Amino acid sequence: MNEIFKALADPTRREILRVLRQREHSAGELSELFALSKSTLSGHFNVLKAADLIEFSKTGTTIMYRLNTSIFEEVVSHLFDFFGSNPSSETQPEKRSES
Amino acid sequence: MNEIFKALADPTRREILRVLRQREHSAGELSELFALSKSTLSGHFNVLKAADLIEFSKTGTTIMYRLNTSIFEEVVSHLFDFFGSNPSSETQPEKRSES
DNA sequence: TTGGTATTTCGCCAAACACCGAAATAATAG
DNA sequence: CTATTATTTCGGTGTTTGGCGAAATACCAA
Repeated sequence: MNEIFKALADPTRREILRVLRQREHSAGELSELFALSKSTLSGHFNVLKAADLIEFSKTGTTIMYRLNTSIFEEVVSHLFDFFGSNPSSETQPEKRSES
Repeated sequence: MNEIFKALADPTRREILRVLRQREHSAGELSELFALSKSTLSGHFNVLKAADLIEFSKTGTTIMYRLNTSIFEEVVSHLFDFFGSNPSSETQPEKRSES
């Protein structure tokens, strides 16, 4: 969870996710959409991979990145943990765990 | 939006939100729940305030913090921006704005 | 094997972040 | 006015982050 929120904290990474939502893109294609060096983008891909927010596949030298949409459920459910409307029935107040 | 995601990126701040979800707490009460100095906590309160994630009211020298639950809607709707299931009907691909 | 293309990893640097203790501010009581 | 309590602001330190270019890796084609 922590890695997901950390990954979402950067505007460039959120923009990458938004682009990938449309369709998958190679690392090179993505680098054409951002005014950042390829090495910098590659770093962002690593963060997004570590958070399991993107998936990828290699064909030849080209790496295709695509969104892992299933993570969405997980994020929203954790947001309910802070903001949901019926605290006592959904979580144990004492626990205060950080998963 | 950026400030909200930045605020959520820190585990301590997420824990503060989770505590505040139960009921409002004063700064002092909160400081008893965390092994951090009051000045550090105060810094976290500032970040959460800037993101509009918490509200507060003063009575005497005591400051009561409470969760701003209305922000939840906003965060989820932005998450749909990345992860929602029907991209072309919900957003303009060309826009790529960061609000 | 040599060369070219796609991408990542490696140092490096500056800015941002999380933390602390001490000093400052603010309200209240005596 | 002085003391006490609650909280924040300030100045400092160590760590993490985001950026870059150069070097390394990987694959393919000639």
